Amino acid sequence: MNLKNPARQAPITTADKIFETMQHEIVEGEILAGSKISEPELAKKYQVSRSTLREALNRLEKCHLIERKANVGSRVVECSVQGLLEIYQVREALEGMACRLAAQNMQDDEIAELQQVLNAHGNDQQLKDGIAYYQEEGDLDFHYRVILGSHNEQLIKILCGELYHLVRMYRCQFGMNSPRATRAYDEHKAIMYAISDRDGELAEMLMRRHIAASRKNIENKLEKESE
Amino acid sequence: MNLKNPARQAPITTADKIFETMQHEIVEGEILAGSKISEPELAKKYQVSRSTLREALNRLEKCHLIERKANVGSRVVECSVQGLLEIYQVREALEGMACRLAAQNMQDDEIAELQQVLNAHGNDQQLKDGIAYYQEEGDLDFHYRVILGSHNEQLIKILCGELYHLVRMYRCQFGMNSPRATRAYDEHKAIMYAISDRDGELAEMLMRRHIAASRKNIENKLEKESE
DNA sequence: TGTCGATAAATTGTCGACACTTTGAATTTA
DNA sequence: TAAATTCAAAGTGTCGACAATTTATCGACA
Repeated sequence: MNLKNPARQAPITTADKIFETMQHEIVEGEILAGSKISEPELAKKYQVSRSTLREALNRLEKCHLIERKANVGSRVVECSVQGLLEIYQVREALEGMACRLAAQNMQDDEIAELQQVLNAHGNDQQLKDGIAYYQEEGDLDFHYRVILGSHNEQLIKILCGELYHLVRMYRCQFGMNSPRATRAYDEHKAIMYAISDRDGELAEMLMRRHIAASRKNIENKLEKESE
Repeated sequence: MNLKNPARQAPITTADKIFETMQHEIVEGEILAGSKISEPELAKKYQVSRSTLREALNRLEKCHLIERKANVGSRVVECSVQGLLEIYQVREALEGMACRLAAQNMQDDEIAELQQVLNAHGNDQQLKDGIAYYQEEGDLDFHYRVILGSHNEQLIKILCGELYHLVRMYRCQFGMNSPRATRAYDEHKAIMYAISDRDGELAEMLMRRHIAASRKNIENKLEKESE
């Protein structure tokens, strides 16, 4: 993951480390979606006290990866088609706005960097079809930079901090690594042009269509699989 | 507060109660914005252990009312004009989408209830100018019902659970109880018609303009005050 | 006088133990 | 047999104490 978030600091406390470990395991599906979380069991597994584990659970809840009920306990969230639809609708709204703001607020050098990211991605064209990983990295990196370009701290916090890993979880567990490779790349370019033209209205619309198309693509794939 | 959120349960644990108490005090400004939070001090004040207090702090952080740094501690968030702008941009995006989805997904009886809420609000017309409280209640209630009408759990969680009290905090601390009373009421009606016409596109646009207008109104007021 | 460094005080992070609630199985009762 | 009740086991919530880190205080030195 090359996405350096300037806002986020390296893990300091042991609770931070447990949080990152569990986050990874949930996203990748090593801890199964929908499964119950036993505090004593996991505390023993990671060799920490329950207090520390609970601190980690609180952060997992903050990024919507687990849900807690009083006096009952925690469960990993389920991955449903409905849930996928819902989170893409939220992304469409928020990243659309982020893109509009990016067109208003990005510095010229930030836009230059965004362009470089796309170029580097374009040069990997030959790799793209074979190795899906780079495609996903490139996609995430692009979206990430646009969000940061909004210069809206609240928006950045919600998208990069609280929703980002849930999106990754859906990508992992529904096995969609390289959706619409060349098409998505061209859409990214169109968005970049709109931003560098400072056309916020168009930038927002293009980003919304881009995310909506990505969602429909996934839904189609899931329908096929279920036939 | 008459807004019954079917999703939210009554406070069960003592941490729940401390959370609600502190939430209220932060929103109302009894605990000052930007102030440092001392865990030992507050634990003594509320007569609970630090573990319980920290549990409450975690929930306050979830709804963006405090911010924590590792090994340093917690601070209540600041209320800046920039912050106000940012949160209204987020609202514009999310509530706009919620409104579009509400036009798609609300049941007929839900729409009927929404209409009743507006009618009841209209009958309080005579109270409106004098007693700002009802206006605010009515405004919040309307927005609340539209959000619930989206039937998007993720959206509801973010808007009603995580952002709602921060919005209230800004309203309280910048002292804007009854903004644009009659104008806002008419805008609500227009939104309601768009929803009952099942015109999602228009409903979204009207809600976005409604929130943007509310933001501009506040900004104008703040500018005047600073003169 | 002002800056730097060391020590002391205060604060946060982590731990293990106990209290309370929920869950499920065994027993009783209709 | 099925439903309700009781009781035990497991799990979560809360507590006070200790460890690690940060912050404040004081003195040495340029």
